[in-house]
Amino acid sequence: MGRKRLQEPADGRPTVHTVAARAGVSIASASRVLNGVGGSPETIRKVREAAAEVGYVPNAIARSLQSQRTGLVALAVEDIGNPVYVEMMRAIEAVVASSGRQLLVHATGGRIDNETALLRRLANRYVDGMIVSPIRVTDDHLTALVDSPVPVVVVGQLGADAPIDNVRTDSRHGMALAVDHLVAAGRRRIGFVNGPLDTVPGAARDAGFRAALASHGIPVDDELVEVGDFQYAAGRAATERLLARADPDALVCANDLIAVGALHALLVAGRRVPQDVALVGMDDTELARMMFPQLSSVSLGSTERGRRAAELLLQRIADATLPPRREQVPPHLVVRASSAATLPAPRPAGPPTTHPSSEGVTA
Amino acid sequence: MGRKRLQEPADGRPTVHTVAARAGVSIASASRVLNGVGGSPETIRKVREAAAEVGYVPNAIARSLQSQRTGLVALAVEDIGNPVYVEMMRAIEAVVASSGRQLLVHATGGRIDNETALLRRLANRYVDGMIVSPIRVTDDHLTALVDSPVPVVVVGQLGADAPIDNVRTDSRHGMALAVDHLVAAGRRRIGFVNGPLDTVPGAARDAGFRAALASHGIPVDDELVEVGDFQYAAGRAATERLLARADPDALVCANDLIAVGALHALLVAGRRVPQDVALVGMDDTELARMMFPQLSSVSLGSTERGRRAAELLLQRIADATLPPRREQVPPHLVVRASSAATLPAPRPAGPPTTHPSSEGVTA
DNA sequence: AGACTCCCCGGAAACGTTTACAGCTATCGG
DNA sequence: CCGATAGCTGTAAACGTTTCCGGGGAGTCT
Repeated sequence: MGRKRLQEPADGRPTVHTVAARAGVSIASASRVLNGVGGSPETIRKVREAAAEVGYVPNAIARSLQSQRTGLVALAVEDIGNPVYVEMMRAIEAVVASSGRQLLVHATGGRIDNETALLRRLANRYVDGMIVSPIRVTDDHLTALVDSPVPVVVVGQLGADAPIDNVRTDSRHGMALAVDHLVAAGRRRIGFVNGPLDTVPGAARDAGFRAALASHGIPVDDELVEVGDFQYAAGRAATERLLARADPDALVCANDLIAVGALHALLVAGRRVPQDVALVGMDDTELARMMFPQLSSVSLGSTERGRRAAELLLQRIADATLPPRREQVPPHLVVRASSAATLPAPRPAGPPTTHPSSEGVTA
Repeated sequence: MGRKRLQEPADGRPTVHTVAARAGVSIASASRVLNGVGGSPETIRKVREAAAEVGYVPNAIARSLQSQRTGLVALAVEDIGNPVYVEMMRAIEAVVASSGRQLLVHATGGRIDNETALLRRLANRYVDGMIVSPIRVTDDHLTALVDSPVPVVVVGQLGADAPIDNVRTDSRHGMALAVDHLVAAGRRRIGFVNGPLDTVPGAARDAGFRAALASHGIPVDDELVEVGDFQYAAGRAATERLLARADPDALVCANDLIAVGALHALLVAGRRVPQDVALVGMDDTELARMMFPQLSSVSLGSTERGRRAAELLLQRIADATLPPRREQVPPHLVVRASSAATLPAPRPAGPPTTHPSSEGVTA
């Protein structure tokens, strides 16, 4: 009885050949039974039994090579410690799971080489598609995205001409919402704690902040502007620097992590929030609601963006010939306790009123 | 000239056949050049050129089928919104990256079926190994883990006899550290906000809390014990319930998310922290340092556990015959402002001293 | 000059699966 | 009673890559 090929691989794991041999049928029959298509009752029984006996588990890689799909979708974000990405991920996960696929997340740590490396690696067929949210976009990056072997959807701003599915928001406008709100509340010395200016969101928010102040005829005082990165510690340190040289009556932060850092710095410095300094964050993450006082924040619709990105991706996986699409989710302001008071607010020292932690109202 | 097989797949992507044909060499030579092993200068030039012209990118799935490895490692956690897992992930990522592999994360959402499904799917060769941190462990689960086709390392408690690499901590002992500290500070009405008792950590922490109180001769008052899940909102709600019926002078929380919720509830209820109620969390995540006042927390060494788990996994990938190993990381208490004061603390109302946000001291 | 070594190359097998195709048997309808 | 049909089965090709192996050419040493 000449077996035609090795049936037991070196690592001892059974293959479909093992099962077929044990069941006394061909590998075709075995495969069919294992996939639940066809097979006589007798064959089905024998194959099932054999498979159970040897503990057969199919090799997904081999299956994927044949079927040209893996059932996996990846999400690449810069920093998974930022709750905004967690929220986005949850939304994506929901959509992806409903299509019977599984979502994998990769944190690039903002290292651009890492991100392109990921693209070149994962995208080379390990996944059926991927969603990436880059905060810096280089040309290298762009070409890697454009000729990715698998469908890619970008969450965030991209050059206008890039032929890539893209879900964006308008954080410039988001900054305007925050500034308008603070100005309406009587604030004039409005500070700004931003992330790095060489990032896409950093640049957009800087531009938005300046434009918004200008629209109210308020000159920009660069003493009131600080830059760190998009993390808690940087936000706190930047705010400390800012407070050491200026005296804002309001602070806008480029994201919620920075805003939490700013809140800490303000409280440590003995400022009351919102009485002395009103505070507005951005992204409207769970973190904003966790703080005391709860933080006002500009929602950039991260859940909505995630959902839409996932839908775009699934559509493109289904039909690669679709033209590149671009969707936009509008920002909106959620006002909470950290910016609720109007100046002047001559309340005496002490903790704020019993329930300043209202769930917030949408502006 | 009869080509022996289809060279341009339906989706138009070039394969090594395309490149070889265009360069006028065999696929063997093409493959060698592309992998940087062997090849005459002339061949190398021709193949490189051809590859560049057609935009060849290798199919990782096919490569993996041949090489029996993917260069990917997965981490499965329950809730990636919990910063403790983010910290663990970072540690794992560092180790994994240093081995030239890439880390993928999957959030199971605590749905047990999801987790076993993931195991059965990912583990079927899509990844070279995986680290999982289950919070509930069923028999089903256990068998899925035991006969996973790829190496698995578990972070967390497991049945003593399970032959699986395993990195654990001792959260029972961690609870003792917290309680000892509070008792030493003069607290006696110590409350406890826990996660679900049907989870492994929930059960361990409950046992630890009760044992620790007993060791001080303090009877457990069930009015002072509440259960929610391991999230912020649940922690806040549970604390509200607890405060409505009891008057603790200290609160221990089963993790930092719960502690943050508890802090919010306490402040909303007008309690001063730590003067009226001392607060201790668990996991010592970044979140604890973000709060005002900063939270004391029992560190369970999540970074260390992550690092060790990754090392165990890499070792096992390298040598599958190693005996199952079990490592333990001891907990330690980090005291910060939220529990720094000793009772009685007759300080007048108002914000705490200027800098209660020290970086904490290890007990 | 002949033998030996070294390098390069191409053919073909292999990784483990799915599936098109063709052959076979049994059943059914006319 | 015979041809068509349906259902099952096995052979083999295919997915795209790496790698073993044998052949051949050039260079070197004796």
